[in-house]
Amino acid sequence: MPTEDEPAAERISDAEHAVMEALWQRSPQSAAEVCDVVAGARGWSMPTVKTLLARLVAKGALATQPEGRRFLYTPLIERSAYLGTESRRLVDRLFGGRAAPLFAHLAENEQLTDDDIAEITRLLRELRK
Amino acid sequence: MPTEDEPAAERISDAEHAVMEALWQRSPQSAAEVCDVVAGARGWSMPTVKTLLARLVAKGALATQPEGRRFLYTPLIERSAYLGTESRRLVDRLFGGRAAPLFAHLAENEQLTDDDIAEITRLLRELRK
DNA sequence: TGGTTATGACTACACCTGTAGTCTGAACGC
DNA sequence: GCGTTCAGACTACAGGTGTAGTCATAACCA
Repeated sequence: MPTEDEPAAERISDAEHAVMEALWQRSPQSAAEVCDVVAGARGWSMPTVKTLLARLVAKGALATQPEGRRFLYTPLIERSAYLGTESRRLVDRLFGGRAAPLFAHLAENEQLTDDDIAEITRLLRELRK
Repeated sequence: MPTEDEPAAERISDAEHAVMEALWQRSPQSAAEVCDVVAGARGWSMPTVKTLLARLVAKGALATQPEGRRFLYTPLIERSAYLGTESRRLVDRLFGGRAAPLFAHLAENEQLTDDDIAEITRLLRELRK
């Protein structure tokens, strides 16, 4: 396959992730808008959010597009890709790279409704086909 | 309930986790023994492992017991508890606290053998009972 | 046209983490 | 008894992260 130069997924930190989440929800957004969303929820000041945005841009996780006097921010990496690398990280670190033990752990320790269970069971059945 | 003063699960870092893993495998062990196990695998020097051990003791994750001139280290927190908090963290951060979406994500994106699937399905069926 | 304001850029700083070096003291061999 | 050695304690230090303050500038309003 041709060397993909996908956004280089440069480790997104916890706080940064909150910002990404806001932009995955809706994008593009200005810094002020993102601020409205996350600053309240996490008790951050505007400068903090600005810093996080700047770092995400530096990491190649966000694209900027000038709009009048300010910037609009858009995610460059997809949420699903992020979920993928993060859950993979967990599986690698904690479960020797195999998803099955994590599955087992979750099944035993997390609250699953009957609906959840039915849904997952269905998913698995499809996989086996 | 009486204020439990359980080991205070003070966030174990990545490198520290490698040390814990060695001690979960077998304990108690001396620093030198732990070193033999992890230093090779991760390319760490003896002082590095010593530091990690000291930090883990400071965090209350390891107990020490003097044995002659040196210490023997024993985990104070259980591996399963650690797996629990870590996977919970992931679920909270990435999947809004619900395990089901993580399940779905794993089912769709991770390699599961037919045996894995059968096993998980069985687990789920038991849960539903 | 000049002051005000909003915005991004730059700077700051403490704490955590990964990684390692040095010091000190106790035990062990001769 | 005395030097050697080994273990733990203390120190170090760069890079990342969380959190925020300040500055420069461009746009807008009066």
